[in-house]
Amino acid sequence: MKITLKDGSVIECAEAKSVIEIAADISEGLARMACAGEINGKVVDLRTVVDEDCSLNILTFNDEKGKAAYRHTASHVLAEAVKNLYPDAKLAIGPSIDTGFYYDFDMPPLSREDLDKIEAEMKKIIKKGEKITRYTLPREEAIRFMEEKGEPYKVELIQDLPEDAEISFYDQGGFVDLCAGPHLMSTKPIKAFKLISSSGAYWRGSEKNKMLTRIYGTAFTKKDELKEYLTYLEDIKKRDHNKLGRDLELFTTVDVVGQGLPLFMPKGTKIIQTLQRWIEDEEEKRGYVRTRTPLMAKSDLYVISDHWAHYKEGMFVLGDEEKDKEVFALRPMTCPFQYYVYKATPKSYRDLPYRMGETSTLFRNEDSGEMHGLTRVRQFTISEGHLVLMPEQLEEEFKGCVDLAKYCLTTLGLQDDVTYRMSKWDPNNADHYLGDAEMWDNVENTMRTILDDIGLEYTEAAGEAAFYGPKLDIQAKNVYGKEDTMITIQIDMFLAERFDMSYVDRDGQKKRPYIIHRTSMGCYERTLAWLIEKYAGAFPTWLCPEQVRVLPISEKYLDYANKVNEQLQANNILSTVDTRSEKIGYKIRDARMQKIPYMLVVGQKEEELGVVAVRSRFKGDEGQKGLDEFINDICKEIRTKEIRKVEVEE
RNA sequence: GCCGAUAUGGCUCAAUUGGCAGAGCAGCUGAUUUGUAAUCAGCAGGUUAACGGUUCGAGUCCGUUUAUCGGCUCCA
Repeated sequence: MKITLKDGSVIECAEAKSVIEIAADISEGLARMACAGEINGKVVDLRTVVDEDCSLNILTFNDEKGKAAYRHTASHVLAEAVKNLYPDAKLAIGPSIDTGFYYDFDMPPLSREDLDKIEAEMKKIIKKGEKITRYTLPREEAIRFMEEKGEPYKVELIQDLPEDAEISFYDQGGFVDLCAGPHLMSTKPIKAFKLISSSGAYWRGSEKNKMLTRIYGTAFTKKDELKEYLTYLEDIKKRDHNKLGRDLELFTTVDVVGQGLPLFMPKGTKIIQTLQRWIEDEEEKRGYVRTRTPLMAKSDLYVISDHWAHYKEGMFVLGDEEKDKEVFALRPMTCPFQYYVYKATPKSYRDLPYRMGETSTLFRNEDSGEMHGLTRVRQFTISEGHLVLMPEQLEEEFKGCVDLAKYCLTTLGLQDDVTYRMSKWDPNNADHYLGDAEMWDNVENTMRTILDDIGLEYTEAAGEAAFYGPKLDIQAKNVYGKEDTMITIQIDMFLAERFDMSYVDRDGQKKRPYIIHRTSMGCYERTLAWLIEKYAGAFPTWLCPEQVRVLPISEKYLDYANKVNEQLQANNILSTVDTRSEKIGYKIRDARMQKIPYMLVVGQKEEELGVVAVRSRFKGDEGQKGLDEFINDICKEIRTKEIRKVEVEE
C-alpha cells in the first residue's frame, strides 16, 4: 500500500502497520514526538493500524490536535493521581482545552495545598512512565466494567453513546479510563505541567445536576514553554480591564450600590462621551433619526412583545403583581419602544427604510455569579437601532449595517480582533422560534447570500438565533480568551406583525415591513473594556480623557504653561497643566504612568522662542516644536481618529 | 443561582499563640525652582466590607449578609 505524507513523499508498505510504527520508520525522533495521527484528514490514535492507501500526517505537540492529545494524556495522569490520593473520588470527564486540560471529579472541593500534593503524585506517575494500551469492549461489558469500578458517571456516558459507537478504554499501568482518545504511547513524555486551579462545575454543564470538582491544568513539552506560559498569565493580568480600568480611574464599584453596577469616574465618562458623540454623529450621516424612549414601561408592553412570558426572570420588575394594579419593569431591550415611535405616524413606502438610532440604557437581571467587570453588568448602554424596511430593501440595508459595524471596528482599531458568526435557528428545537422551517430557510439563505456577497469570512452556529430571526454576531475575545458578542445585526421577520406595524405601498395597499435590529458599536461598557485591554490603557489620542499635559520646568514658567494650555483648550484639545513644584522627571513619570500621549515640557528656552518641547509615546515626535505646529498636528490626529503605533515603551 | 478563594487608609501590603492597627506610594502643608521616569521635611488619613456572637480583651475565633475574583461552553 502507498502512504502519502504531508510533505508529498510516498512510503510503500508491504504489510499493515500502526501509525506509531510508521512514524518510527520515518525517524526515531518523530516517533518520540508523535502525539497522534491524521489519516485522510481525520485525527486518529497512534495505535491505529493503517492497512490501505491513504494520506498520513504525524501530529506532534506543535499541531493543535497533537497538542490536544498530549494534554489529554496529562489529564489522565491527573485522574490517576487523584484516584491514588482520593480513592472515593468518582471520575467524570477530562478533555483537553485551548489552554491545557481539565478533569471533573465527584469529590469534595480542593485547596491549593491539595493541588500541590496531586501535582507531586502526578510527577511520580510520570516518572514511572507506564506504557499506555488501548482496547475496546462491547457495550454491555463496558457498562458492567465501569459499574464494577464504581464509576457511575462513566456508566452514564456509555449509556448515552450511540448504539454503534466503539467503546474504547485506555490503560496506563493499571489505571483504566473510558476514553475515545487519542493518547500518547506512554505517560513518560509529559515533561512540564502545572495544575492551575480548581473550581466547581456542574455535571454536563447543567445547573440542575450535581456540582463536581474541576481541576484545571496545562502541559507543555518543555519546561521553558511552561514557564513562558505562566509568565504570560501574569502579564495579561496587567492588561485586564477590570484592574487597569480601576487603576486608571476610569470606573469603580461600590458594594452598597450593588453587583454589576459600575460607576464611571470622570476619565471613563469622558471616553464614553467621546465614543457616543462620534457614533451618534456617524449614524446621522448615514440617514438615521434619533429617538429617546422610556427606560421602563408597564407590564402590558412586555406582554405584547412576549418578554413577560419568556424573559421575566431577566427583568427588574417594579411592584407586586398580586397587590398592585399596575406593574412596571425596567426595559431589557429597546425594540418595542422604537416600534411605537414608528407607529406614531402613518408611514408610506417613501418613508422606508426608516432608520432609528438611540443611545439606549438597558437593564438585565443577570445571575449574581455571572457579573464581571464591565463586560457583564446589570445596567448598560448600547448604540441601539432598528431599521424598518420593505422586504426588497433587506439586502442593501443589511449591508449598510455591516458596513457601519466594520467602520466602527476599523476606527477603533479592532477590526482584526473579531470573528463573524451567523447565528441560525435550531430546527430540532422549533418550538423556541416563531415561524416555520420554510421561512427560516428562506431568510437564512438571504443572509448567507448577503454575507457571501460582501465576502465576509464567518462561521455558522445553529441554535444561536433570536426567536424572531437569524443574527450576524461579531465576536471578540478578552485577554483571558473568553469570547463575548460585541456587535449584533439581526433580521426580524415577525415582530412587525406582532406590533401591527405597516406601511402604505405604491399600490395603496397596507403592507408588513421587515425589521433589522442592530448595534453599530455595541455596548459602551463592553467596548470600553475591550479598548482598555487592546491598548493596555494607552488609548488612541482621540479617545484619551487627557490628551496633553503641559509640564513647566519650574514655577517661573507657569504663566507660559498656562498660556500654552489655554491655547490647546481653545482648540478643543483635552489638556491640563501640572502646577506642582516637583522636578520635571517626577512630572514626566506621573504623566507616563497615566498614559497621557503628549507631554509638553516648557522652560526658559521654550518661553523665549515661543515653542514647546514635545515628549510623547510616539517616536519622531520628540523635540522642540512651534505651538501652532503642534496644535495643527494633534488636531489632525484627533480629527482623523488616527491610531498611531506606540513606539516608546509604556 | 451553585462551588471555591478573598475583603486592613485612594493604591500595594504589614500586624507572633486573640493583647496599644503600622509602613511605602498617592494626598495635603511647608521648604526647594528644578531640563526629560520618583527632592526633602512635616501633617492628615482606618468603627479592619457590614451586622451579630464568643471573650476581661477580636483585624485575628464563630455565624449571617454584601462585594470582588476564578469557575460552572469546549462532551468518554
